Amino acid sequence: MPEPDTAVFFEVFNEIGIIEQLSRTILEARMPAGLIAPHFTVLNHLTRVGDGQTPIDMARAFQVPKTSMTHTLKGLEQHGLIETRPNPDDGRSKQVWLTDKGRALRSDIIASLGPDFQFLSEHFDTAKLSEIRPVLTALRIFLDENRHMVGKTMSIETTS
Amino acid sequence: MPEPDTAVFFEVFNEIGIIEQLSRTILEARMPAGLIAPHFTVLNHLTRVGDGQTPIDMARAFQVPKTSMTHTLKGLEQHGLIETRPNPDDGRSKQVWLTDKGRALRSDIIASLGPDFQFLSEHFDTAKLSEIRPVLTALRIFLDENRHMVGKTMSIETTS
DNA sequence: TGAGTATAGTTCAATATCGCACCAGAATGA
DNA sequence: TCATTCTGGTGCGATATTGAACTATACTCA
Repeated sequence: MPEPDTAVFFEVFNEIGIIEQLSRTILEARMPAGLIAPHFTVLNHLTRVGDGQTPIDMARAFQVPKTSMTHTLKGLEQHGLIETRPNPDDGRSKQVWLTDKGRALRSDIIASLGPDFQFLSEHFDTAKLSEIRPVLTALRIFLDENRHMVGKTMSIETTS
Repeated sequence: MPEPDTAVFFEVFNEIGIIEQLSRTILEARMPAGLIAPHFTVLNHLTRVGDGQTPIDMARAFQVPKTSMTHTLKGLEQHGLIETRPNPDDGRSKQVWLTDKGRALRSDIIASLGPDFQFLSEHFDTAKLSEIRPVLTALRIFLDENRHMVGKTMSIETTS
């Protein structure tokens, strides 16, 4: 036990890793065959922050390499859930737009998660979750802003 | 906004997904080439709960499919970080043991994360993390125990 | 304005994840 | 005890993830 102070990070990251695994499985169980969590994440993001995002913006938002975003978008496009158009402001870039089918699918998935979340909220104190949410958000923002300060000056290639 | 009450799950899972991504990147930046987060997770688990676990036990502990565990263990064994021996109590099964090299690597990785966590703890209120940790633990346990209640009666194959 | 540099996106290859099918050994129960 | 069922583990194939290298466009600044 070298650092009593920093051990919390270890514990918290550990729990978060397992919760991520479990929650992803719940989500994917409600998604159509051929689509997985990252696809939903994109549909959801475009709905919330608005259409017309560029792939690189979304790669940064989710902290995934841009090659992963390329792959995810390809899958969404093949399923007719998004459309891409050239970015009028930048010839290198694309903009991503939801199709009606994409919007509908997002709604359907959220609706089908309703019973799951209903069950969860009946058996787990959602007030606790409301309490921790701001801390998680702060932690996410902090890690995001300082990702070049930890882990070896993280590879430039990773996202930018 | 269909369900005001269950939306917290959505938000919390969303934050957790991004934090998982970021923290995994930090960890992997401190790991030797050819090894990734799941390898560390196993080394750490074996150190904490003790040697001699079976692969299926660990697959359940981390909520990953058993085929994924097979793959992860294969990598660890090739690197000489673990050894597997037949389980004397069950002819179908194996037991997994840490080698000295495996123990040493875990220590080294944790040590090399020291400065990262040091930085984090200097700039982020660890008291907040201590506060949310029990809630995360409770959530993890709850999701784990009820994973057959949500997401379609999750595939039996997934882990068992 | 042109040379050098930076950035968005893709292709490619290596590895990871995971469902399916299968095998071998264990547990159950008539 | 032996037929049936269950369980731990692996091989395999399809898909996902990601770093490296590359192309095309944009930016910078002398």
